[in-house]
Amino acid sequence: MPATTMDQLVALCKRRGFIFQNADIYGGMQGVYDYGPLGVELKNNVKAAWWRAMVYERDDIEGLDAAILTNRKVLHYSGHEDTFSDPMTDCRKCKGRFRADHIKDGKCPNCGSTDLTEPRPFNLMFKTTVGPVDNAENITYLRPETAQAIFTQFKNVVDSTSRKLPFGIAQIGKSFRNEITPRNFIFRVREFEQAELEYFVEPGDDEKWHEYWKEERIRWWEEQGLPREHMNIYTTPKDDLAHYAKACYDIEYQFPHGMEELEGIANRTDYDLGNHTKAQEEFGLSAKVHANPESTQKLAILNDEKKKWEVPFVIEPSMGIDRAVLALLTEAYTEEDLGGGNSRIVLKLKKHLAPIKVAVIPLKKNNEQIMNKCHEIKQNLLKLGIGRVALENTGNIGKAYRRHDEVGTPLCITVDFETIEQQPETVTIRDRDTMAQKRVKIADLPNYLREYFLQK
RNA sequence: GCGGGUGUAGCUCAAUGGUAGAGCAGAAGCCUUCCAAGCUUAUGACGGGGGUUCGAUUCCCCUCACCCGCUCCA
Repeated sequence: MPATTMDQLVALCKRRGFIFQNADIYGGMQGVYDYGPLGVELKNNVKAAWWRAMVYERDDIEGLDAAILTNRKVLHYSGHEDTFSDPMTDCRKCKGRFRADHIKDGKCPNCGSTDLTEPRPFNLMFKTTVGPVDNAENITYLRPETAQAIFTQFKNVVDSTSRKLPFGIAQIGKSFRNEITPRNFIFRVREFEQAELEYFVEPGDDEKWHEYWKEERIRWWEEQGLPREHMNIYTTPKDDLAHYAKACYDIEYQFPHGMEELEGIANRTDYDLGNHTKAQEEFGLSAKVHANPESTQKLAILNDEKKKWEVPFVIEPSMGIDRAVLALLTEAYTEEDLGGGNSRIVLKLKKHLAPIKVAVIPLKKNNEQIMNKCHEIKQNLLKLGIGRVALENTGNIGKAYRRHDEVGTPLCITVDFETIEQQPETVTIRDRDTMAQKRVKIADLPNYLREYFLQK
């Protein structure tokens, strides 16, 4: 039973140090959140899982980590300067605000009134100036998506890695959008992190690869713990597509606030490379592009069979890391009735995502021998490289278990009097989901844990 | 940005035109035995600013943030 309200998640995230409101002590900052001690672990684990699936476990994808700041021309020729400043119109009667291109026949889509303001521009990109002189010459933007650097570095990656089609470039990083209304905790925020793959294919093969990546990405989400029945695949209607896309699937998830997008898988055609390449007229581009007299490079690949330079098509699976974190928390959040008026909250995260992998717990914290043994075990477990190992010293075993249930720690190792009084030395290992315990020799712990965390 | 709502310790809730009280959590300590036990101690809040008033957490205005709807889409 996943979390049913956003409030439950917000409360847990604050209480246990996953996610905080940014600038909390000054009243906050709308649509900006900070990841706390456990949040950063969870988020890093999500990113690592994506990177592993995209870059390490395939042989057709390279990684990239590009800058957030870039030459303004990138966002000019990408089309963002034009399309990310939506003209908006207000209805004076019902006070609604609508995109000007959504107004039909000069009537308010909400109340039908014709008493509308003139369209006014709303820039969705964060503008800034580069260099100490603050003038119009120096304007650029924080990137609204990570994708553009993949296109502008396309030739450098191809030249340095000898890639042939099909192949992809993967990137994880921050993007920024001046959302009109940030809302729903970390679902829609102004500073967010994306994991984007741009997968370059032969023109004509694009639809086949679009289907491939849809299936591949659904499978990945299932591996992270989202059941298929809590997801929905939404096919964007043609008139609702982003400016760059020919077709788009959304992988949606049943969030507490509704079925909403987790990841978009777009067929961006040859639009982006076509816009950024020089000598556009040589390639017979399929997308409508802006004339580009400024680019210095041909962003194309030689097709050996056809003896022809081609601009590849692009399939783009693009997910929001923050949304992934929210979905995984939603899905993992479980309240269990233990009977006798007792209940517990458990985060049933997959073990590779859990912020803390193992908690080492003393049965009594006022016993020096037990505490020393706990420290020793923790130091030894750290050497395994399985992730974060916590030493819990509340001195109350029940509280310690509940605390680690709430943050999703898969295993708790407890040092008790038997540990220090009997040979060979043993500890108990308690499973988060079943609460079952077993006794294991301390000497066997490394192998036991290594094996446990290797399994999916 | 518009309309509606909310804002008192980390959480849940209380009281009051005379500057706030509790439970739980957290911290320190006592306790030899496994799922939020008990006892002791210390700590902790009226979102922010302005006004009215002798005095504001309480009344008024502004602002900030969050929630619901419109809109946005990773």
